[in-house]
Amino acid sequence: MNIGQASKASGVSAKMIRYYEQTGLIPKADRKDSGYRDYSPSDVHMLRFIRRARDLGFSVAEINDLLSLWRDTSRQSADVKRIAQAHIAQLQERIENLEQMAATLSTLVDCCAGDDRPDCPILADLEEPSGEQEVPSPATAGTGRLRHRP
Amino acid sequence: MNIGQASKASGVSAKMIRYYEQTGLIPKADRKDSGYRDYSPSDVHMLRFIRRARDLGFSVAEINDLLSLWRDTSRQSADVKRIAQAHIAQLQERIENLEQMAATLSTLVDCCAGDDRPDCPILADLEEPSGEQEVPSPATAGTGRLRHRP
DNA sequence: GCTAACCTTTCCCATCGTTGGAAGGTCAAG
DNA sequence: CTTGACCTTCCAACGATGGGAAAGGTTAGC
Repeated sequence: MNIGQASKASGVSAKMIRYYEQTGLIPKADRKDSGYRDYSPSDVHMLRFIRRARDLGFSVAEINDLLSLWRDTSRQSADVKRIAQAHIAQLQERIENLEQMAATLSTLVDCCAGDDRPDCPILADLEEPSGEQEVPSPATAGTGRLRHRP
Repeated sequence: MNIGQASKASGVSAKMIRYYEQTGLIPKADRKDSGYRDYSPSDVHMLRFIRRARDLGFSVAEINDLLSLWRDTSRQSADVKRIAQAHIAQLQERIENLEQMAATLSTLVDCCAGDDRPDCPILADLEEPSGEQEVPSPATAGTGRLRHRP
């Protein structure tokens, strides 16, 4: 099975499959005489595992942990549960940060007349934060300051 | 005022101040004879504006828009309101994605005994997604697939 | 067998916001 | 004058992904 077919079958782009191999997340694929990478159905299986975990928001590092457990037939259910729970906590922390941001912005928007007047309460608040409805701490604020993808 | 003092006063790291200048988000700073950048209180004011907007989750591109409006004394309150509202919508979309992820994971965790048995429902679900409690679409899933900072 | 269309390979570059370091110049206190 | 804290520029890295070039492999139709 060529990389393109494995890609379609797994939902992971060919680029990313090579990247995952390069960074050691997945083992080096077999090669055909032509030099083409050759994938088995079980490779595709693993790729779909990765894809699904990415969709659930796991980082590649976390997926590495999950894959070790997945491959380890003597793994303990408790280990997986622990990883998943930690991830849920992470997700909820991020959700709270985002909700805090949205709440602050909503407050500002509600105060904003939205008319033609040049004095806008939103800008005023950005200049001088009012009710110290401040986003958490500078440290944890970084966690909430997410990348925006255009 | 040196860059270090401006940094402390604004909460923006010196590195980032230089970066913002380099990318044109803020104008080039005045220089002292020594070549050191020289900041005025109003520069610090602008930096704090930026810092606060970052904390509220605005991207640098969005901050650019806000800064233009901020500097433009004939700006319309409505413009700012529109940007803020769009941003709130963005935040809420991301929150929903994260909540969907957390819900799926919670379901899995609840099904997981967490004992020593090696058959873990979480891993099983990652292998073969069950109830199609699938995270949105591949396209929008990208929006939810956020960067993790270690 | 030839050609066109498509696939794969490796390699490099870009993104976004941020941090780190190296090599060297400046400043203020001792 | 020396020392240490600061500043300068430049270069690289992170994580996950996409884009593209140049070169070679595979396959279908003629």
